[in-house]
Amino acid sequence: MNSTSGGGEIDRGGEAPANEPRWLTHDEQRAWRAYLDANRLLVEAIDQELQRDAGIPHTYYEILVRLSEAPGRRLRMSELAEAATASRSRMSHAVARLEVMGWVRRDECPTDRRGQVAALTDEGFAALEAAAPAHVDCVRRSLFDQLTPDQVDALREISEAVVRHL
Amino acid sequence: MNSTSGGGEIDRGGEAPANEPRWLTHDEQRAWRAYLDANRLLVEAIDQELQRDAGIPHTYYEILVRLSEAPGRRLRMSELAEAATASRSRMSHAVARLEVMGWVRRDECPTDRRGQVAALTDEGFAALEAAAPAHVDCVRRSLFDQLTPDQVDALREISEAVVRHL
DNA sequence: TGAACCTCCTTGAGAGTTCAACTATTCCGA
DNA sequence: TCGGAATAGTTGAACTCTCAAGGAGGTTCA
Repeated sequence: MNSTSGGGEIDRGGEAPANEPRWLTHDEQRAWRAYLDANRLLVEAIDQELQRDAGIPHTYYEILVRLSEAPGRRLRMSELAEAATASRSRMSHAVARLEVMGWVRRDECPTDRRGQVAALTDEGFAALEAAAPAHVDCVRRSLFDQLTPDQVDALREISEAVVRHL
Repeated sequence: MNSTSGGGEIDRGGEAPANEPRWLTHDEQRAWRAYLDANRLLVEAIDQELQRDAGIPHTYYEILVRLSEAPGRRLRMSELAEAATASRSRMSHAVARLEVMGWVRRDECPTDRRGQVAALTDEGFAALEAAAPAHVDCVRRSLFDQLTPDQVDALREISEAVVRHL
């Protein structure tokens, strides 16, 4: 048994093919599997909490946060997409839904007639304010309460290394 | 601007409500946002590679790996779900699709007539073998090549702490 | 001016996940 | 052994994401 869930080799019963790719080491496999599990559980916990308390997935919550931080609480669709690390298509669908909820409004862009400006409504801001405490609490309990300050730093450095490369 | 994309507070302009929740510290916010971005990019890269090369998402790849590791390359649906950190519903849908592809077979369980046993077919095993090298390479390039051995250990410890709690 | 090209955003289809039933079977206590 | 509760797994609907396609508006350059 030396297959890795996603990162590792398959059990070939001792056979060693020519031109063997660089399989993961034992330590890397352990890290990879732990990471996959942690990630799944973390995302699941956070999504569930937000879905229950605010009726939106975490990705939508992030959109509201980015808008709340922008000057005038408004952002071009493409800028919003970039700020949230999302595709334009995803942003279109997401904003369409948030618009139906009354949390975001779509205005024409005054300087570029192709453009649209997404604006956080007062209702949207209120919803964000209402959802934030429970959400932060969930993030804290699920993640940061389990880590030492050094581990928080390490997590950031590891993440930044990955972002830098991709 | 001190909102956190999912972990942080909202800009209230200096107002300090009673019973303030434990917001994230500056360092925690940085770590959280970096983690979210890294995670999104990583999952996206890995899913794209597998979708292109094997025609399945990473979650399905993991199912094949778990089956390949099981004795006789077969596992009860519920055991498979647990091994892959997935819900039973998800496993039902996923195995249904893998069955259509001819990579997994579903047999009756001899000891429990409610049960089903998912078995990796020879075609499924071959597909896994074919997909593994490029996949491992993608994981390696996206993640482990960017990390020091100490960071790999740290990632595992952080992940295990999260899993332990959730 | 006009043609080619690029950018902004949307749309619809297809796929995977979740959630809430629902069926069938097994377990367990009176 | 009977009946209620728990367990195994499936199903369909709703939702989100991706991907490919497309419309509309800008930009460039001859």
